[in-house]
Amino acid sequence: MPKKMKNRRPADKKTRARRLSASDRKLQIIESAIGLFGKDGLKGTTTKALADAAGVSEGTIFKHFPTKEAVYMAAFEGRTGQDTRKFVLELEQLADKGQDEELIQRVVRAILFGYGRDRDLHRMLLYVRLGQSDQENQEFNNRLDQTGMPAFVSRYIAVRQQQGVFVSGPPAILAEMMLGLPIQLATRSKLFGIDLGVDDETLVELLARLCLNGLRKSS
Amino acid sequence: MPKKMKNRRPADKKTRARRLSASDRKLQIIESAIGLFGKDGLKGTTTKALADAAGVSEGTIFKHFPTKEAVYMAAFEGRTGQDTRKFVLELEQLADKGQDEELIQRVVRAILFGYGRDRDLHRMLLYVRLGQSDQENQEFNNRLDQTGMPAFVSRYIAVRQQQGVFVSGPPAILAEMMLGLPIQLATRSKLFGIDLGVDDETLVELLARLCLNGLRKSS
DNA sequence: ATTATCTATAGATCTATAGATAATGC
DNA sequence: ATTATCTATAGATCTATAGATAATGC
Repeated sequence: MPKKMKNRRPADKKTRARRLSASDRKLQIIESAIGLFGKDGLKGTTTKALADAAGVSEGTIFKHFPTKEAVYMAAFEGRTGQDTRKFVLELEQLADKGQDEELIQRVVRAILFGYGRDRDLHRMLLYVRLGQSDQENQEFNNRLDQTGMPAFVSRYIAVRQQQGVFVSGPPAILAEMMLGLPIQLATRSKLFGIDLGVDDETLVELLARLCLNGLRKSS
Repeated sequence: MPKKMKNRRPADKKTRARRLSASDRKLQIIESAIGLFGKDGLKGTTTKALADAAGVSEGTIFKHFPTKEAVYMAAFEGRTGQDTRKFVLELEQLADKGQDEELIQRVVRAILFGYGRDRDLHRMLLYVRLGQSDQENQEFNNRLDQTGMPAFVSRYIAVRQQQGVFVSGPPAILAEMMLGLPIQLATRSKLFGIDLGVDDETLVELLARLCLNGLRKSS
């Protein structure tokens, strides 16, 4: 390990951060914090690192948040399940028209690309999952299930079952599976950086096909 | 947060740990460390906690390992992919007899129960994944793929494809999916403690059915 | 004059080491 | 006599606070 540099050049004199309104600064701190928490987790991220990433002093961090945990919480709360609402509406329409293939492909693609785009956030969510108690995870899950994707997919599967198109089984569990499969692949590929050896669009097609094949009654 | 107890009773006088051979002590430290690393990760686990869990002093920890990271590494190396070898041999036989259903159920069951049994270890592996660079994750994965489940499942799928039973597509990716689905459900249910609302055996059946259905050509 | 920022530092850990103490096996 | 353990502590962080300094808007 490299010893800490003792004779730091006085050259990099601390330039005072541009003055922002309290609420803007909070948002900016949170935004840059997600990158750090996503990379190293709560315990692995120091308040010094948070300060540097935000371009302010440690004192400023604590002016806006009482503790490091508060930054963590704010980062995690602030970015949980935002704009799924509109997306679900689009999916409803495809569902009505019975376009299973197209619908599933969209869901899968959204997951895969979402994990790629918001890598830091999703890595942080994994850290949050690992850091929470089982009880907290359960509650967190109930909150996510309330609205959003899992509920929609569950309803969709139930309808297709009644129409005799999909296999039987508890819709909620089948939805877990239909979402879980792309999530797992996205986690490995996008969050852990494991090269699966195929490009994203091919992966989407393969995932969608496997899901749909699995859900459809084999005639 | 509770203030640190100042007046600790002299009652709980440190009882000197039973003397073990160096190699036994190392193993015992590793074993108890997995629980801590699995719960709180590398950064969230202090050397004091490692010492307490092993029932020795901090000095003793450092007598056996040069750094905390060394304990982490040893814990993670020591328990990676051990007895899959025999299990794979059993599976080979089922594969030869063309018993797809039975084979997939066994694989799924092994994953689900394995995650339940070795919860700490698998939680720790998740922490390791998150803490590693993409490059390190790739190397780690290549090492795991060399032997063991992924390679076997990949071969098995390739054979069934040639026999015209399974859908087309890169066997390695299809294997990722067939293993990834149960892994994702096991992660949520066993590692995060999310209640999926079905018992394990039902879950195994549902997972196996979806996998097999997904892989088989729909006639 | 109010609000945001920085500087300096206290106090609490946390990792790691050195040297003392106790147990084991020859 | 050798090996394992413990005690005490140094030095390095790390979190959080108090008070000084600078920018903004009235």
